[in-house]
Amino acid sequence: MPRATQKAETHEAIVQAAADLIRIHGIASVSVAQVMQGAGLTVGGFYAHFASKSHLAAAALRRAFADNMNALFVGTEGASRGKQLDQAVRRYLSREHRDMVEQTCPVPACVSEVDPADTPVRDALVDGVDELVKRLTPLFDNRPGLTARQRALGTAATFIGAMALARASRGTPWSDEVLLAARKMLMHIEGDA
Amino acid sequence: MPRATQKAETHEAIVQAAADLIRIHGIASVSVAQVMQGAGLTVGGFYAHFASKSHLAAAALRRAFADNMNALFVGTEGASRGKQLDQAVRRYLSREHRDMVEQTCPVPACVSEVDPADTPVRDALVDGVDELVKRLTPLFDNRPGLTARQRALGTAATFIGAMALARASRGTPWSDEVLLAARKMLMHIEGDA
DNA sequence: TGTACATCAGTGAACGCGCGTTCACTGATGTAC
DNA sequence: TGTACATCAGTGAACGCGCGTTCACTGATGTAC
Repeated sequence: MPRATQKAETHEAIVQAAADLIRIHGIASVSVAQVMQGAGLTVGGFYAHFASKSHLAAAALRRAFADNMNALFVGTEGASRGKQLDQAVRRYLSREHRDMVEQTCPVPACVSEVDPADTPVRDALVDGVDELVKRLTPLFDNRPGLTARQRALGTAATFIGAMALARASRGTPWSDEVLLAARKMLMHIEGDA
Repeated sequence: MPRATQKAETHEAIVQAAADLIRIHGIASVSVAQVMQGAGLTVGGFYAHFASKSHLAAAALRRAFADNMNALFVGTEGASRGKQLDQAVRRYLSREHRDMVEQTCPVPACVSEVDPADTPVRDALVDGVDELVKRLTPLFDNRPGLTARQRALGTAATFIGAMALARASRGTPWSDEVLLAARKMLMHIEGDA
């Protein structure tokens, strides 16, 4: 394998390892050394691939979003808009998604940690959530005084808040309760489109 | 002042300083030394008041919740349920609340950081959010297949998700947009009760 | 009331540790002739 | 084709730093007689 290709593959392995760790533990509590170990490498080589931990975090977030978006909408392409929305809500706000370690949405694990002054990370987060919003928007109709995009934004916010709360409260009955309530509230909103 | 009273006052000052810092920066990125400095003391004395940083975090969270709950509902006691709910939504999801440094809700700043294995902190978080839910519940009616409490839980999740996202995306237009959308979505839900 | 001693809230320096980052080095890959 | 040299991805040890926590100490407060 040519050297450049090898390096590009290593780069991808680092991003993937970081994405997998960040989804679960967030950004701050995952160390560069842990990421490199996850990629089967040693710490020293890291700075030949990224200028800083923060640069890696931005790349890892984008990767994590891409993984998750696929998992959220896969297999529902043919279905009606209502069915697609139903599926997305059910999947995002499921106990499985709360307890999953792969392909999870990275936002609940890192929203509180993202420093808006760190613009590459901030922008990766905004772009990722906005991509989710763009996928949800066509599943809603406009209503008087409430656009489809606004409904999608509100839904995404509910997704993230409920999942972050459910993760933080794991081990208490409250954790299941908030997931169920958010699901019911959103499905009630969907109601007639 | 008797010694015990003095110590109790110092204790309260530490809790308050921690609450004020945690609301803004979260738990992990606020150091014990910073908290003690905020209370006008030096680090060394800390462990005469708390067994660990984690114990302080639990106490500070409870304090922060109490402050915020008052600010959220103050001055609306006489109003109709609809008006009270409207005010709570408007206040929680306002730009002012996003940019405030005092009396803010501590949850958006720390949800992602709370480790459910650290049960004192987890329970402080759950109790605090549940207190908010309990205050919101009587402002809703039951609906077929959706209890008032479930509507309150869903609303709280939307509050927290939208605010955490708005804080993380500060400095982009997206930040205002998500607040506005969440507000509109929730008010639309309120609709007829 | 006045003196001698005990208590203990708070100080300030030190500890061990894990972190992000740096750097001299290695050894396999690629190039020149 | 074979040999000598250059490149450079990855190694492994070290760095300075801030963290949570510990501890010997201080000096004002409280108690005993």
